[in-house]
Amino acid sequence: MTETDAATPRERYRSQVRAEIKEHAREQIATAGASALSLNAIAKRMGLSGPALYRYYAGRDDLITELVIDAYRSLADALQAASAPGPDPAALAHAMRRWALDDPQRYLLIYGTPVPGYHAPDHVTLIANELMTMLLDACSVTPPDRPTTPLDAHLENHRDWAAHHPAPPAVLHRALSLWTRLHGVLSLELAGHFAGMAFDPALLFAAELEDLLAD
Amino acid sequence: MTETDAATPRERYRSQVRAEIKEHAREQIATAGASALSLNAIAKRMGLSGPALYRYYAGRDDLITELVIDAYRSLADALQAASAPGPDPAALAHAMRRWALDDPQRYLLIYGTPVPGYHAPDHVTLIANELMTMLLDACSVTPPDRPTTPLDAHLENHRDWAAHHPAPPAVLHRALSLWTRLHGVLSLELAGHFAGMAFDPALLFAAELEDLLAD
DNA sequence: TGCCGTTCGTTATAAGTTGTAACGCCTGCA
DNA sequence: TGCAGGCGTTACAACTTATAACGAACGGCA
Repeated sequence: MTETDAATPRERYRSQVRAEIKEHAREQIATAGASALSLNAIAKRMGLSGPALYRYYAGRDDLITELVIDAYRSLADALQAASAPGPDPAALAHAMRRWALDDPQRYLLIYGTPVPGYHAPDHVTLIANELMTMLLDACSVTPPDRPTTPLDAHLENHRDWAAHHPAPPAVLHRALSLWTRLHGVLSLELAGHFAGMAFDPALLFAAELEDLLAD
Repeated sequence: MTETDAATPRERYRSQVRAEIKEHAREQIATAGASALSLNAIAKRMGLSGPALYRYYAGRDDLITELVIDAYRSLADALQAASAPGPDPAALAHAMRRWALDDPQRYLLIYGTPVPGYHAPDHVTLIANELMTMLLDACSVTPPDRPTTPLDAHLENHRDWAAHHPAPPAVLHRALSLWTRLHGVLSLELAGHFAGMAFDPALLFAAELEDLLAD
């Protein structure tokens, strides 16, 4: 998935084992969450002893980091595919929602509670920028038609994160709202905080989206 | 804080030690997150040996559960205080934001990524209902004046979670939006996803709130 | 005042975890 | 065919949560 098939047999074998390790890690995370990831358990399931894994990953953090990068890459691909027919904020939002519900722990791996000490490597911020660009592209069609808000004025002077993008402040505003509303519904839903409430989160999601695009 | 001062000296001593354990746990969580909570470390800092703590808490989960309940209680109190002058959704929202920023890990303890296997005890759902009631009370003033949405219609038939509350569907809708928008901005902010973006999340938060109350 | 039981804190132990070190095999390259 | 490097192993260290068993201290009660 990430490693290209290499020239030498050794490297090919190595990347194959790395992929297999990640596969086991993914399914373990999907069922028990990232905090329950155990290198020992993965090793046992692969029929080899604990320390063997350290030939392939420097440690737990290294493995998780690569899973995070894979998750980002997968999300970026999904959103890219959704934007293929043309930029459309609603299509983008629904694609992201589908992607999250398809594997909740993978979503939480990216947007869930972070480990306080952990700092993301550059790869991650690069893909995050890519996601932001797609979001801005989608929000650039049908730009909002409403009076300037205080946030718009603020974003006029604090748009470093979109310096490369020609979108006007109102579009930046809309992109941020889309992102946070999406995440607001999604993360509470995935965390089970709607559990006993018996309403359909998809409709709340749709309502938030429609309200955003109605301006 | 939670235990009442008891009759016998033994019980008084016991509740005092329990409180001291929680105090250490709280500050440990505040700096390193809930996943890094170590009973051994707490014991050492209190000058006693590891297994001694098991006289006071059945285990790690038991301690965390009590911290979660305390956090809910603290949040409920903060929102109660904010609602004292009279129901006001904006005041409630800002109180919740202040409470979260005051101790991010405490907020994440409640609304962060949950452990897949874990199931909250009844106390928690009771306080959660209390929070929901305050939210509905606040949203009941200045009810939204807008045409009925599909979500409104859906909530008409799926309002078990607000069965005891007389609020109309549009108010339920607004309460849900307030909650999810609040959490959307807050959790991304606390997770550091706005890190390199250099805009002020407080203004985004204010804009989301104003948009919600403008209808 | 003295006794006696409950509770507390201890050490020892079990079963985990991550991660390092040292050793041998086996592969694949020259 | 030889040999160097990668690979997997066992052994070990330093952690963690959690239980068991023992001794001491404390408090209620006669």
